[in-house]
Amino acid sequence: MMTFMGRQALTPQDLAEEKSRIAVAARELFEQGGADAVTLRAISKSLGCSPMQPYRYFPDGKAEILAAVRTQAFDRFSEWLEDIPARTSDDIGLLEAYCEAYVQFALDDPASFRLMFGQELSSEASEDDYPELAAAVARVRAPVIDVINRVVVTRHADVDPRKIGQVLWASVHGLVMLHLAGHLQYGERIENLVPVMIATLREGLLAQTSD
Amino acid sequence: MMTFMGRQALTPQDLAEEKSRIAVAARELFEQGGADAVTLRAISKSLGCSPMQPYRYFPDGKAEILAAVRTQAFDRFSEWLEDIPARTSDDIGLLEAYCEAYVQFALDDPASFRLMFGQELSSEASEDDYPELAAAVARVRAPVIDVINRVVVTRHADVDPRKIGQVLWASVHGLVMLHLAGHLQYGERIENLVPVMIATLREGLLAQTSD
DNA sequence: GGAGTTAAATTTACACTGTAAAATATACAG
DNA sequence: CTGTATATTTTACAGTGTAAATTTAACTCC
Repeated sequence: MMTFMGRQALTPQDLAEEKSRIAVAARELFEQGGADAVTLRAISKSLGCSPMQPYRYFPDGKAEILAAVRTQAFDRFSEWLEDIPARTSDDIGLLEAYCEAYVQFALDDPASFRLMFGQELSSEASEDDYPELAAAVARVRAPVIDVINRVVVTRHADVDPRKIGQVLWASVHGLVMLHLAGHLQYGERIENLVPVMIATLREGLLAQTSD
Repeated sequence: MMTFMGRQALTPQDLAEEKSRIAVAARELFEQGGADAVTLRAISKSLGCSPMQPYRYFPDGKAEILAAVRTQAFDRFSEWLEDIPARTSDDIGLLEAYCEAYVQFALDDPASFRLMFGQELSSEASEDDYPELAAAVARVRAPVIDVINRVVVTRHADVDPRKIGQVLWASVHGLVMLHLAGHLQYGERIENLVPVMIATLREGLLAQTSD
């Protein structure tokens, strides 16, 4: 048996913890100073290390760091959505709760929403290159898909559940995006628009059911 | 009368034309190479001038150039929407035509759409700082607001036209944003989702009318 | 033709960025 | 201590936006 000499390599746990710490530091910089404030030198300063330290944990450099930051944001969003109590008695009500929770998350934590869906990070990486990010994205969709499928099935709706799911998702998503981009008109507040949107979508969905 | 000596200043026309030329060069760079490709040095290379030349026409530097690029994009979008024939006989049909045109523009010219609504340009300027940009944004909204108002009035709909207008706008907008961000699931194509969304919104709107 | 004057344009320089490469420090086994 | 493998830092470089200094160009008057 050959005995290896030299310094002991980092534990995968330590490595994961440090990666998380780096991502958290990057997120804090984004929250307080926007995309321009997220620099390798600023991150390293927050952590008290040299600017090249993060490369030890993220070989791909800044792109991989940003992917980790976005992954954490998607995970927070998933936890937020998964916290909604699944009242099986009222599917429509549950669906409405999801829509409201979607908006509420964007209002409570707009920075995370911008990390997920706003393309403000210049060297933003494709989620195809980072499986963990892709998984976090998929995780967000799961509960929404579930409830929509249930509604469509129980109501015998005459629509493709996949398609109607995307349509509902997109509608609420678009409202939040316009809000965050400051494109809502008349000084209209998003809180006042959500009920109108929900009512319209609900009636539109029910109008397409056959029972 | 004191006669002024020295070199003649640039005509406002020449100035405007050169500004436009700079913005067009910046747009082309964005189209072919994304946000990272839009640099002062690349722009100046396209125009065959020095990197500081654009500052003569855009004193605020890159932010002002990007504002001009975005203004041009909003103007293209306005022209696209204004090209829709206003069939006064069928308001609902006109509204649907607007929705389809909205999506079609994003499919025909995704770069312009990303310039308008995607926040990928790092040093992107607030439209509050650039009146021309704000005007271009307002111009886009006008025709949509018009037709929605007409529909709501003629149908005696029991909804605030301003609110329902935002809701419809946001829905279609969200669908396009998800499409451009690559967040549509199941490989679903946006062309197949638009009819479902339009049907849902139309039924939802009609269900809220009182006559 | 020059001067003189003013605007236009370029050149230079600087503080940033991400990061490749080289140098250094650290922790272990014998 | 010596040797070795890993961790970390230091240095260096190309590229960014742009402020400041410089140069070039265009115009009027003598």
